[in-house]
Amino acid sequence: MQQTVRKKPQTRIQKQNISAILDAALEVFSAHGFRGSTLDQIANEAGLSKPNVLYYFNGKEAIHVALLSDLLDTWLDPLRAMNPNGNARDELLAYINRKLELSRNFPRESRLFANEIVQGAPRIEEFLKGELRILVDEKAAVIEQWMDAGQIAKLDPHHLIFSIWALTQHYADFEAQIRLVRGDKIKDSYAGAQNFVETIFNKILTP
Amino acid sequence: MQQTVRKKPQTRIQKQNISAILDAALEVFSAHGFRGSTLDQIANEAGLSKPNVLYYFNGKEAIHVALLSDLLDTWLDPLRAMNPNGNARDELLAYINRKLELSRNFPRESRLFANEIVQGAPRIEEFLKGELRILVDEKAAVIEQWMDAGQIAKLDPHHLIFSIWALTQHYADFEAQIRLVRGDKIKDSYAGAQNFVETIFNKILTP
DNA sequence: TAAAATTTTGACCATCTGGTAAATTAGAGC
DNA sequence: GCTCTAATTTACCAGATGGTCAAAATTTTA
Repeated sequence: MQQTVRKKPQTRIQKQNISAILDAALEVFSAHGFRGSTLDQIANEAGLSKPNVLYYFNGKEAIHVALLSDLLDTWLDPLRAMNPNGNARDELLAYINRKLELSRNFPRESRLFANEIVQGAPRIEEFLKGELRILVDEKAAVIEQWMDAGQIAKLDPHHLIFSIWALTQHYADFEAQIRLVRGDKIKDSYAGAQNFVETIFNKILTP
Repeated sequence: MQQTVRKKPQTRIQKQNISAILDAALEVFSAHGFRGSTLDQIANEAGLSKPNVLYYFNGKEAIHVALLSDLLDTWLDPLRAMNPNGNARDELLAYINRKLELSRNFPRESRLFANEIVQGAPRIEEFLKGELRILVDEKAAVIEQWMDAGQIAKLDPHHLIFSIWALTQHYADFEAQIRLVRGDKIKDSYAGAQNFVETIFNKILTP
């Protein structure tokens, strides 16, 4: 037996193929959702045959799980990195920039996540109401302290976090809409985005 | 022949079944996306047999198209209703509130739309780069005039519109995330939303 | 280089799914 | 009630899709 959960990612050929499969799966799943994707598409994109793909993963679901696990692990990092002892405005703006960078550099991962959530988050429910919730509550408390200390404007800290998610992820998740509405008038969706987002959050946070 | 495009939505039983099918399809498509939904699910939800559903619509695609057509038609209304001759801040805040109401009252429609766009908007490309784009450009010009007249802060008008979409739709499209992260601590996702969104846009628009 | 282990393939399945056709039943108008 | 149309069901089908298995090919190891 091989598959998914292995102690050591042994051979060079295994490492290479598993990574090819995961990359292909990310491409396909993020563009069509779980049910909209087929093993044939993934195999094709990875340059392997379907049975060969199934030699490395126990099934379609297993590939999806592997992808999400990898993703969720790093998805919390930007928020986690917010330092309670730092300056409120600096920390929040730095967090916003990290999130925006994530959207810019990993739009497929963002859309994979978005697909899951729009469809009710059936496969990541535990993550959302577990790890994420704990972290969010913790950081919301920090933000609230900053507000109480008068460092930034008083707002609902949870809604503030949600608004950061909404605005930063929008550029990755709804990229198709932005691209089509803006047409050729824009080269890079993120061109004005950083400047805009930073500007408005500066205003929002000012007491 | 019957089907989709008919002059008169004739009989009482037709009206009733077509509307039942569309409602069922909205429920199913918005929760699983186009490819993730099956005719059996829709038929079941509508309380009809699959062949019976196909008696009223030419196919799965036709149901989806009918649903989107209905939706797109009304989706522009809130933006269209923005009056160029009105007061800038009042008009924008009213628009924001209309969008938020739409998310609150028609979350399934919002998610149907979101599903489409996250997956690259293959079926509504023409709408996005046609009607929507024209309207957006027109309203962006209006907003720019308001800015030039000093009524509101100077910002990129297109990004401002995108930010309104992002924030208002977030509450419908990512409802699962908000619900799970907030847990039982919140009854209604929209409870604090309106207040929060109105507050921050007031700040954003202040010169 | 020969044996052992790993990787890949080709040929298949079973199931699901969108869709069809003919026969049956229910309704409306007279 | 009778006739004509509308609505519904039953029994299918063809293709797609996730997955299996044993044999063949390739790589690694001794």
